[in-house]
Amino acid sequence: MTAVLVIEDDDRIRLALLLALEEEGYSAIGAATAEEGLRRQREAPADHVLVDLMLPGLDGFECIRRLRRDDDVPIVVVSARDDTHDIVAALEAGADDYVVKPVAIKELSARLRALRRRGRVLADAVPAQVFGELEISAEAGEVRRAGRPVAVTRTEFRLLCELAEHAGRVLSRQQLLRRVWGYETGDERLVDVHVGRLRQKIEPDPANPRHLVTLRGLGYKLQR
Amino acid sequence: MTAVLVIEDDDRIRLALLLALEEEGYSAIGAATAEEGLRRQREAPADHVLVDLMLPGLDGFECIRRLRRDDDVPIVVVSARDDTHDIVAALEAGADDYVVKPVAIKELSARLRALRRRGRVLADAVPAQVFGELEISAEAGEVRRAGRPVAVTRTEFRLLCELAEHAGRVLSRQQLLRRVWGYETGDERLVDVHVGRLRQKIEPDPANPRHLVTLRGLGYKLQR
DNA sequence: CGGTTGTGTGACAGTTCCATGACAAAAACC
DNA sequence: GGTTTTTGTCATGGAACTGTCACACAACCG
Repeated sequence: MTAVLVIEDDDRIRLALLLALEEEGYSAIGAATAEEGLRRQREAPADHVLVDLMLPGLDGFECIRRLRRDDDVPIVVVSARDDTHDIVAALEAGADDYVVKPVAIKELSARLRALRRRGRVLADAVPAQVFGELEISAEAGEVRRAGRPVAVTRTEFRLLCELAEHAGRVLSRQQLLRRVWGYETGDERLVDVHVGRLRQKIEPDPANPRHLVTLRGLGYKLQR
Repeated sequence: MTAVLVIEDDDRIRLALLLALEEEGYSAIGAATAEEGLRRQREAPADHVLVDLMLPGLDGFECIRRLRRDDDVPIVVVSARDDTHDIVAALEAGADDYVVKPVAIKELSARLRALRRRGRVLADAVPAQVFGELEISAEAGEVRRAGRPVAVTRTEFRLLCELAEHAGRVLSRQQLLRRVWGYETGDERLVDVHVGRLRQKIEPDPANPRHLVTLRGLGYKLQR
């Protein structure tokens, strides 16, 4: 029997989904918070997970990331918001599909079936991030320039991912220290050094960076 | 009359299954060990085989492989463990379906019917994979390099299958420990050692791996 | 234009990370 | 029941990575 885990904080919606899924022949389990959902999935993995995005405490995106870290289970987001930004963010976090409330149970069921049959369809439709000739694939853990893999260290990779995630926006050295290194405080020159090393690897002409640019007095940003 | 062979070491469960199956109109035969089951199937082939995974002596996975080597009979695993890894491993070994104890006899009967109707649905979803000169035939439980069979141990095989299933993607040592060994926590060096042994067998130049590559700080991945 | 501040970069030492051989325990085999 | 294979643990050496520093250079400012 195919088991489905439903992570949704609204009791009425959760119960309705559970009942409908049971009706469709699934074995459905509910969780009201992300934490509970993660625990259940660890203890008794379901075949599919449905996640709401608006959850108290740990939000849906983080929940998806953590689920994905442990497991390859197909994840379907069920959200009230039909917003492109949300959809992209959810898929990038590792979701496989996205449906908007109110959901037709038959459609949901069909999507689950399709996911089971075809594997991770939509996830493959979210390609690695591309900046000109630069490709960043978190899944493969690699960076490519003009199609060729570039060897990047872990710190450099995290730094690049962080910059890519906020592409086009400046990130200060303080922000980068916090987000990449987890340092609340520290020597900002550290960032310079790693940016420099990264440039050596990903920029055609490291002395005249085109993607990873410096904004004097502000920080760095990654641009297309 | 449709004949079913039940390979299950627990007497009570085996007898209960046999009775229930007879009730459903099947002709049911029991076997308490894998060896006995294999012998019976050779001597008087049944139309379906139910196998428990936890068997004394030859375990369920090996039993499935041997059954599959001789025969195309639909094999259903009946296991107490509802564990993704077991399910995948069983299907890769050549099983066609997987049900978790305690089983509802009606469900089991329906699954047998479905299997008869649709043929080997699930196993077909796990074809042989090819990585350059490397071939992994999950169904045959066999690895070939440049056409020649390579003897890999069970652990090595599972490790390879797990990597192959996520080809191109990095798997952390933690993920591999969980998925291949079922360890929630453990010494990550263990993974290194087995990766090393696997490389000795499948890489032309183990010191410079081309397929099973290390991503320092991240984990391992299998690539084409 | 000189001073000041901010940034790029090479060198280096300390650390982390990984490959591998050796070995004992466990399992499988005969 | 003894032998062989497989598995997991450990120690070691070496390679790769990280963070710090010093200094040179560039950008900005008055």
